[in-house]
Amino acid sequence: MAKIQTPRPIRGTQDMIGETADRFAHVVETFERVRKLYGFRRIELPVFEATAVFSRSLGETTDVVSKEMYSFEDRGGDSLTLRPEFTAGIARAYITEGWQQYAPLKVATHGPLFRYERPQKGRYRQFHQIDAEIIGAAEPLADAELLIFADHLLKELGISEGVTLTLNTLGDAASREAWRAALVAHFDGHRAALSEDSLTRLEKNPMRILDSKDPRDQAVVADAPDIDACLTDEARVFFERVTDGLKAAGVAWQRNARLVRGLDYYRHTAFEFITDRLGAQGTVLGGGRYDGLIETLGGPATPAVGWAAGIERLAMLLDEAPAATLDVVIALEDDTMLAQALTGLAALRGAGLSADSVTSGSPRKRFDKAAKIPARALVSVGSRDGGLYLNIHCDDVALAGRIDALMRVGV
RNA sequence: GCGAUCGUAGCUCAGCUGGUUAGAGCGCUGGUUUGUGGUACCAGAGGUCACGGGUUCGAACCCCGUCGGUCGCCCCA
Repeated sequence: MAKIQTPRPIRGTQDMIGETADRFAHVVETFERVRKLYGFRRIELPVFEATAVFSRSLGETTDVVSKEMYSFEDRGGDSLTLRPEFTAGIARAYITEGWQQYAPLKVATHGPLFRYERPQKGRYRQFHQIDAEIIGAAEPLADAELLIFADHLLKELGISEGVTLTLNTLGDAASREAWRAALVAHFDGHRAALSEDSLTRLEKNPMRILDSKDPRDQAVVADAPDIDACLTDEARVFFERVTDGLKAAGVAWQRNARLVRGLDYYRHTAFEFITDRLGAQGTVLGGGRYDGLIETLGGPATPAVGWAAGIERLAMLLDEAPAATLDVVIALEDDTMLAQALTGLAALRGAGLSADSVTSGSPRKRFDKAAKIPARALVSVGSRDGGLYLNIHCDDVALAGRIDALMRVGV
């Protein structure tokens, strides 16, 4: 048979094993645990949707829709898209599945997302996020609770050191429009000082100039108007309520008056937990209030707020890999005792002890091989005078006794 | 789409200003101690030096191109 060339993995996808996979699983497990503490219900969603779900919600940012999404036609000629984010799909489900009946609805999910981008540190084409949303709650307490949840999660993961919550308000629709107009006027008056990239941003997405990395833009950005002057009284009060909630819960934060969202449906609270430990990808967890989104998708006007965080990025920030230590590892040193070893293995696992065995290769080498597998106890199974002979190496005397009893079941 | 950088056993890497049959550790396979042993000792298998051209008496090493990885720019829902 002709040897074929093994297909390569797709650019930007990952195959995880060992420490990388353990870190990933630890993030997901911690998220699942903490999310229950806050009463967020687990939801499951399709990985692909009608392209309109995303193109409609993303709207004006044509680059994102046309160049960054994995879209394709299915056999029926419908345009489908691999989800590039969770929020639009959740909003669609909220409308089409009648989830209004549960409002206000606190939901959480996690899974793969897809964006057609050039991979770099902490950025992949198939990547994974955890996600939490509160839909149908207009009050600032919802924003605060989501932030308290996020802060708690980062602390549980042990990565809150070196990660700071940066917070801003985009105000209500009126405040946002006023600020946008003030920014355009400011930047338009300083065209000569701006970089080429920012000149095109001025046409397409002027608020983005605020987070330009080009040093030429820094001076112009520095004395750009803050939103504070543009805020309506209602918007100002809303933001105060959010920060009051954070204060009461003991969550530290920093104001970043330059933090923006490109999409029109964002209102009020916008936030990012950022770090300088991930190179150019500084955002660990981000979100905000998107009161306009569900209406954009043809649903009733519905207030909503949420956040998402990259699992890979969180996993990279974990100080040490979660231990993958077994309770017991067995070295079968005499093949005539195979059946007894298997019986013992089943008894150990039935009693809730994690266990694995080394039963292949040269019998005399199995002990050394087993000794290299991290475990609390190392058990060699051999024979003496035709009968079972056990040798248990374990610092924990009580555990050793338990293992000895379980390994002799049925003898 | 653009830029920088890298590509040598399954893995992590050596390999001098270009000079014989390309090296180590780990892993894998086999053997040794007639042993209750904590990662031992010996041996073996495993390499189109990413791929394709070029320069040269001679290229893993120099030049060009292609592909791939990494990091950054753009973008960031």
